[in-house]
Amino acid sequence: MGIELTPNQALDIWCRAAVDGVKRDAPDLSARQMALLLLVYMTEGPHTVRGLSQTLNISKPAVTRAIDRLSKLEMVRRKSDEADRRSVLVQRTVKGSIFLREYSEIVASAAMASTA
Amino acid sequence: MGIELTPNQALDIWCRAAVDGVKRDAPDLSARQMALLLLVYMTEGPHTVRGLSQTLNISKPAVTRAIDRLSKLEMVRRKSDEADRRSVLVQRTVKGSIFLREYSEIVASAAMASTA
DNA sequence: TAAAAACGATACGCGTTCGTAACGAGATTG
DNA sequence: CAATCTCGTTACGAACGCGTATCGTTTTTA
Repeated sequence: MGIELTPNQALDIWCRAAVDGVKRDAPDLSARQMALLLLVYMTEGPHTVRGLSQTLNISKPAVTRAIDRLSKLEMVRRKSDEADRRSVLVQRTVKGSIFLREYSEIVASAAMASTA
Repeated sequence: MGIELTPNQALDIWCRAAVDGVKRDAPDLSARQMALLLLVYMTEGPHTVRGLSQTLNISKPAVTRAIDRLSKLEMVRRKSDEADRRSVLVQRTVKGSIFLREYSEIVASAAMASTA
């Protein structure tokens, strides 16, 4: 429905979550990589390189590289599209689910602990 | 005070904010750089390289490089400590304030738009 | 079926970041 | 004073990411 959140509350929560994530030695993902990962997990597929490229407004090679990185971390997986073999479908993995789950709990905890 | 936020709501908001940020062509900061920036703006100073290094649990050169990057973007500024000239104080700037303000509004908007 | 378009990956040159180790400047200690 | 410690930076070689241009494959079009 929508959650009331002042800009300052948002920053306070974000700060706690970001610091906590770095401190825990989580992979140092760039904003692009994180956005791509979240997109794959939080929106309905199928997710193609071209689609992600358009949605994020970045070049296709940038998407390919982000997927390369996230694949090495086993947070997403490539699967060729049987219907159109030119396409590659970006799929979720167990590790990616766990990573985002942990991250979301950090944010939720940060929200609970927020004072601003 | 604390804000009630389920893990799924947190992810939903984060996804909208992250995608929006990338789409707007905001600087592609790494998790470390973002955490350092937020730390400088959201917690009381003075902020030194050593202090930030310990707080984030990363090496001092990594902090120096993050400050290099954020300095080029004019989001933070170095100032030598008059009391101990070995130390460098990391200070806020107008540009940094504006950047975080905009980002926080993206998050707040994402929270309002969230449905999960 | 031949030509054109679409898809994702790769090549390239450049800039950034990494961790470890060493460095110079400044402060502290004996 | 000189030796030592602390602070932040720099040096180094390796890894990664960027955008543009191009490639090979597959699909669509004429």
